[in-house]
Amino acid sequence: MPRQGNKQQRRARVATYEKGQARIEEILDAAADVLINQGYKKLTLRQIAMQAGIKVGNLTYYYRTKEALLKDLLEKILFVYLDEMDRIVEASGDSPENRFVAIIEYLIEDLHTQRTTRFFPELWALANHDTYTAELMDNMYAAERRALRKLIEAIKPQLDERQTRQLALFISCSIEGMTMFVGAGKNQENNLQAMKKLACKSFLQLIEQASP
Amino acid sequence: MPRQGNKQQRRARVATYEKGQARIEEILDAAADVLINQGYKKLTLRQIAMQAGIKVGNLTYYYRTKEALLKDLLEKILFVYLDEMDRIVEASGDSPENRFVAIIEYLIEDLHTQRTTRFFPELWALANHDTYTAELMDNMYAAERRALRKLIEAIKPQLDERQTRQLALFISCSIEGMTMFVGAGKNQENNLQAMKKLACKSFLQLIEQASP
Amino acid sequence: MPRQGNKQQRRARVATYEKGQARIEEILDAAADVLINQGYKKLTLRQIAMQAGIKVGNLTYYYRTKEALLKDLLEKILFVYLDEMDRIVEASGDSPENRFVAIIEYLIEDLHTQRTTRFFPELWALANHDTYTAELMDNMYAAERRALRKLIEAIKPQLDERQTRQLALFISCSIEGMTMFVGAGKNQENNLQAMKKLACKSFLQLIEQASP
Amino acid sequence: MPRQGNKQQRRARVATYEKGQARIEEILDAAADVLINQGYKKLTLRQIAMQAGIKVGNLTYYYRTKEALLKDLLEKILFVYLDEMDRIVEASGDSPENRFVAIIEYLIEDLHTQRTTRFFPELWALANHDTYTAELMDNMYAAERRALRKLIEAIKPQLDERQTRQLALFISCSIEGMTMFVGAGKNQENNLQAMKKLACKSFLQLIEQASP
DNA sequence: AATGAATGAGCGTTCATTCAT
DNA sequence: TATGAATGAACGCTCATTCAT
Repeated sequence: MPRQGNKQQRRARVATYEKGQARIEEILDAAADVLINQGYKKLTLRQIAMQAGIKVGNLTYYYRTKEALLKDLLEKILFVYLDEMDRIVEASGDSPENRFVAIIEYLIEDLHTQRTTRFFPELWALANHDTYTAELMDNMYAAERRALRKLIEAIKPQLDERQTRQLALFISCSIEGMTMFVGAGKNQENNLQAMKKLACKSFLQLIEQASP
Repeated sequence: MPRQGNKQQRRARVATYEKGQARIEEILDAAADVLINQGYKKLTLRQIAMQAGIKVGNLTYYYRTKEALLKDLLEKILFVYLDEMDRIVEASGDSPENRFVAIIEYLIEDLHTQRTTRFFPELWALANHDTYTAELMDNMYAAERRALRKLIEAIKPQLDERQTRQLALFISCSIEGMTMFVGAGKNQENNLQAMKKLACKSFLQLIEQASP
Repeated sequence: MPRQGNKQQRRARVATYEKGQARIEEILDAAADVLINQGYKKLTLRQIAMQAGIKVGNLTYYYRTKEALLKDLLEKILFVYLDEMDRIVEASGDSPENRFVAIIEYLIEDLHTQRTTRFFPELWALANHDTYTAELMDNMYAAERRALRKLIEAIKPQLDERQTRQLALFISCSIEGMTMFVGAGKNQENNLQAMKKLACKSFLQLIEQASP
Repeated sequence: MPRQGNKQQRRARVATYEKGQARIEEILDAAADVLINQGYKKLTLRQIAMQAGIKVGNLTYYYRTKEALLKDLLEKILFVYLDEMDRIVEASGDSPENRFVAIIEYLIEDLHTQRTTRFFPELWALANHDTYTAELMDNMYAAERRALRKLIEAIKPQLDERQTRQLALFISCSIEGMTMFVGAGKNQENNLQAMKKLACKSFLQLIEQASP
């Protein structure tokens, strides 16, 4: 997935000038808004155009098909997470344990945002039937696991790669699974902090007691 | 795995004869097929009817609205899991630890079946848009947590209710989160067994080391 | 329009036995009920069958098509009015003026019944596109005018036939026109009595002052 | 006879250009055609679109719902009559009696036009099912009665308001009632002129002999 | 006589997409 | 770039009708 700082190239077929580039960002922001606030079912060109303050005709000038728009939207959203992973793993100056706890807490806090709560279940469902979505999701989760692995390694260098990979996968699964239960508006929402504590404790225990 | 000793009365208002009852099951099976293979976006009356080998008019004879059909479909799907929970929790004659491990292993094995792998992400997405789905899912997961709580209690009776509730929630989240990674056809599928071991070890540790 | 007392033969294709004949009357009564209380739009086979307490399948046993049922319904309803006209005109033992006033008052009172208020506008509209309805309506109104003519003749024997015909037509028009204004539930409903008085006064004046 | 000095703004949300405005008028004309020639039962979006020579999709571009289209259609039709009432009542320079006779003759002549003959029975029937239609019709007839009242007042100033109101209502009823009998193509059509004479004579008599 | 089951046509409506201006 | 206009396909749903039992 090509990334150049924050200036990733969109798929939109046009927009050679600055104004067009800005419009594209407006469109994608509008689409994200609609998806988050009204759900996938209402994510129609009409709604996106209305949210962006333009007409459908103009929207289709930038994106010939809805599919193309959705791809750009998906990339834009996932890019945020990828970026965040990079930043977290590069942050230093503290003990690996503390950094590990920080990342776990960040991830769990994040899945309580409207965006993550509503977006990801849609993406998991989409990934079941759309290989492009599946690929992109895989890439993003691979990046997450890479980040986790680095920290696990720092905490317990004796473990071999297989072990760290499996630990990272297990931790990632555990956290993602919370989305449907303690995500924004979900009925176990009030247990979010308890889950954070249990997660940190459990994951650290698991790492430290792993036999090399 | 049909709920035993339960007449499985569907919501459909008609179908008093055997032929009609059979047709209703065919319709629900067809709907499940479509949902699994094509996603809820394509879960239309026309698709369901086609899959069932009948015409839309006949489908609406059994289910006057799509909503009614979806309700029956959901209940049919979730009852299977509810039923399983009941049976597992009632199984006895072994140590609580062993029963706990058995249930964890069962749940993880199950999410590797095609049906579970594909159904649940669809249902989570659906629950994002439809409150009835959300409610039914909540009920099912509540039953799962009840089952887990009973075993946790048996393993460590000193814990208070709040603690067992939170432990059950954490464990349930962890397991559900695996669906998108080690489910049938997912790209970490080969790590299923490793996840089972890690899960059992980690969860038991967490329970035993919980301070009352 | 064949009439044999009140035992007119229905168009229904079957019903050779008594039970069947009774059922047909039930069906027509049910249809009239639905038409009056729910309007033409909801006059569906489903509704009629439900009102009659039978199933649609059985309804179509008696009436192969909806059109056939509607024809019978139309005849049945119009027959009531025809019958009434006959009776009124045959009533005697009073002065022609009094009998004339009685019939005018009866007609105006009648158009304040739910049935007449709701039924006739439907029929006028139907008669615009359906010649059979148009014919039946013409027959009924011709009978009404015949009745009126006989009374006009009795009141003022000097008038020639052309004059009595025109007077009868004018009077009939005037009365029918009230339906949409002082019919049941219409917004000039409270002026019904005033219209009755004006009508009687005006019509009698017109007859008496007609120059032969 | 379009309402003069009135921009005839339709309810349609779009159509900012001339082409769109023209299309809207075409649509309404098409709808009127269908209503007149086929009745409101066949007044479907598909029929209207076909008559207008466009596709249903385009029709719904101009009118998002059938209800909105019907509202515009009704207003367009009724405005013509409302406008005519205004003009007639404002015409002056003659004796009130002559103006009264003129308006009666105009109204009766008008109901012999194809449009009036076929439209109004449909509208009365529609008003039976649809409150908005009922309201609009009421407004139009109220305007007609206002016009008649002014003339009755001018002819016989001694009458109180209640009396003029009732006279106007009675006259309006009488005229409307002729539609189904002497309207265009109806079987008493040839008595139209006789009805005109009887109506004028009868109504004037009624007004003049009313006791204050 | 009566019913359940099934069909096909049509309904109003939504939507992504195309195109001329 | 941007918009209004137009299209075609599909949606959920209603309904009259047919038919086997």
